[in-house]
Amino acid sequence: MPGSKRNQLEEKGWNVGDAGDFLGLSKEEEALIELKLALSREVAATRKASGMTQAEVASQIGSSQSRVAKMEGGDPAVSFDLLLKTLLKLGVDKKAIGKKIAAA
Amino acid sequence: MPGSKRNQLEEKGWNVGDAGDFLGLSKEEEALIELKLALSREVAATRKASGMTQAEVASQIGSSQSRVAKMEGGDPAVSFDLLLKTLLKLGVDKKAIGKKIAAA
DNA sequence: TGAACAAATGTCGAATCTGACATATCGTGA
DNA sequence: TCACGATATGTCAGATTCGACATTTGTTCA
Repeated sequence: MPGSKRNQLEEKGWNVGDAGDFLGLSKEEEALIELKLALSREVAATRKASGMTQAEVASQIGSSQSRVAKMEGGDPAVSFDLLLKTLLKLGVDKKAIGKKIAAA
Repeated sequence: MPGSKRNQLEEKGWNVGDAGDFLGLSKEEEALIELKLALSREVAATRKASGMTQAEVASQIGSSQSRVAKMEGGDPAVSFDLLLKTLLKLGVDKKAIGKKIAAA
């Protein structure tokens, strides 16, 4: 992983490996982050395609605008549970979610 | 959803809809549970295929035997985050996970 | 410019999930 | 039957994530 990408992730708050590990993420850590970011992008893309604001999505899923912003921004303190719950409520079906994950 | 299936889920601790909602889960609630159960089964299947015990898996992923049992048993108080982290550490790749989700 | 709306960021107490541990139950070979 | 290894269940304090709210940072348009 290039240092530039690493820095982008660390700036976002991702805990990239143990302290002192300057050589990169383990394969699984990297895959987990990629998966989460893929779902984040899917939330943003789905919302924009439907013409809704973050506040409207928040109301639809029973959450708040700030949390939707964190979801879309790839905040590490957002769970897969919340991302999946959100996508399903926005009408994205399991098949589409699975494809995104497989391709991430 | 047949009452028998509902009861099975409720016995496992799933909060199946609001109190007084006897007509079934919303599509999204149902999909979310199906997704989680699909990953639960995948953890169990992967472990068994590799011939490991739950305690060995627990040690490999930095958790405990009881939590692995809960994962495999489909305990609702197990997060997608933990299930996905576990599958990746067991060597299941994103593509395989995505396929399971798409087919769930 | 500056109002007005959308999105991003930071914080907080409450709710949820965690690993760990104790214990119970199951399966199976002696 | 009994012992023993594997799995299931229950509980708890600590960690993580939650929705909510306040505030800041764009962006657009009159």
